[in-house]
Amino acid sequence: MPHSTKVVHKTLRAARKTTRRQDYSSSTKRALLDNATKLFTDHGYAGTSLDEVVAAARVTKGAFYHHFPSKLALFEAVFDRVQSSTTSQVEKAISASKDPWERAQLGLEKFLEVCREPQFRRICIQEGPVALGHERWQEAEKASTLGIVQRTVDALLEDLGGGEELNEAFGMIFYGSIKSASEYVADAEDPSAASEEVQAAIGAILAGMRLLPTLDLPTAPAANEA
Amino acid sequence: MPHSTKVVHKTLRAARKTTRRQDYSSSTKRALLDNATKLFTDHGYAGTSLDEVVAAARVTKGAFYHHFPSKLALFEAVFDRVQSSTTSQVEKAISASKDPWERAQLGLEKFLEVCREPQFRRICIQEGPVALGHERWQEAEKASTLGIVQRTVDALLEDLGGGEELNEAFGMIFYGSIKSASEYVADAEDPSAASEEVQAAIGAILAGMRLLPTLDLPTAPAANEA
DNA sequence: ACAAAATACAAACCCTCGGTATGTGATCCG
DNA sequence: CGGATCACATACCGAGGGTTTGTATTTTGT
Repeated sequence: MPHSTKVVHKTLRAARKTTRRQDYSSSTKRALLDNATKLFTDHGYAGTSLDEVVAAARVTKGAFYHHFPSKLALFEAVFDRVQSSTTSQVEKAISASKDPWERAQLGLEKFLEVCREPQFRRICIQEGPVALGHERWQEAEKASTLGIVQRTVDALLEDLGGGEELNEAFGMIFYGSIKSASEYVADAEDPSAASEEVQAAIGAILAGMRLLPTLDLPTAPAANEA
Repeated sequence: MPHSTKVVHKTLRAARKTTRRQDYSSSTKRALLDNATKLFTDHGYAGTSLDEVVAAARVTKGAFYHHFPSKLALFEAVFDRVQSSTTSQVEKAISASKDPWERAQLGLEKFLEVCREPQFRRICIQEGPVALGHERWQEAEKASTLGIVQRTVDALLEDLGGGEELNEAFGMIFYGSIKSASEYVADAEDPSAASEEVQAAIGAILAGMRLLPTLDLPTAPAANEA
């Protein structure tokens, strides 16, 4: 019965949903990604050779170039994975509250925590812009970390009232603050204490902003005098 | 009179203070530095080959390796020059006032202006940490830009009163703010307007901080409840 | 003034590393 | 079961950083 055999085949394929070859393939691809993530984190993009990556993954360059078109593409894949992982963690932490101020605090706290692991800082913050180019990197950031910060800040500013012309500037400012702060925390002898300091400092900044009568042009009402 | 000849020689040397050879040497060295600065700014460290640098300076690799021990050393020299140039410009702008708040504003304004030229951002901010390594880069920053920001912030916080345990955190936060803000300004379609926005936003933050009764632990009095 | 030493390069070569071209055994499909 | 395809392995190429060696010019010692 050739017909029944065919059906059985189909059923089995449908049940397993993957063939042995695909298993092997995705396994080696993951091995490449995992080892590359570690090596890129430890030695940077330029400091990591493909030979090291394929050796760590126990395959050859042939295998690598079967899965990735270039070293840069490998980095891009690693970058995307680390970034989306970090982003989703922060996003999840933020979602625990509805109050914009509390969301900001939760997000900051989580971000500082995540950044203690060097992966995100090294790959997404330090190497990213240089390896991918400023253009491509900013695009990715705008869709993840910068995006989160901007939306969070927008909510804060809306809660404060006033115009929106400074929203983008405030977003970039807090985005930079948080990036720098994460390095300060990660490099500190006592990261927990440093994290508390940073949260207190940013908390103070936010508390001060809540005391302002208005956000529109608080100083230097015009620049037509110099 | 061989003796008098010697004296003449000495006198001439002392008068000119440089020999012809030193003139040639420093000239080619400057050519290398200048062209490298431009190339590094345009294509980054890894994206610039030594062949391109020496071709632009119209010398050979032999000449280059006579003046610099490595490509990295060349970058380091370029880095130091750009950084100290920027630093001194900001420092000079700051020195125009004695009021800490005004000094902060002057420094920010000057920094944003200087960063519109891509040299400092590309070489000192983007490529620096990757090419030189985080360690060496942070050391240099601590002695220049970060140092200026920290001293400025210290003065602000002292003016506000309160303890000093958050000084370093505040310093890092504003340092990051300013770095990000400078990119926002430089990448903006209308840099002047963006600069105004940034100054207004940071002005608002500082204004808010002046309204705070105290800076010590403004929110989250303790972390022993979670 | 003249030889020796040092300087400021130039030219040719080497080695690592990203990328490519080609070969091959295992797997899938009809 | 036989061709097609996939998932690699191997051998090789060129670009680029770095080294070695050679050389013309200048400086120095006497």
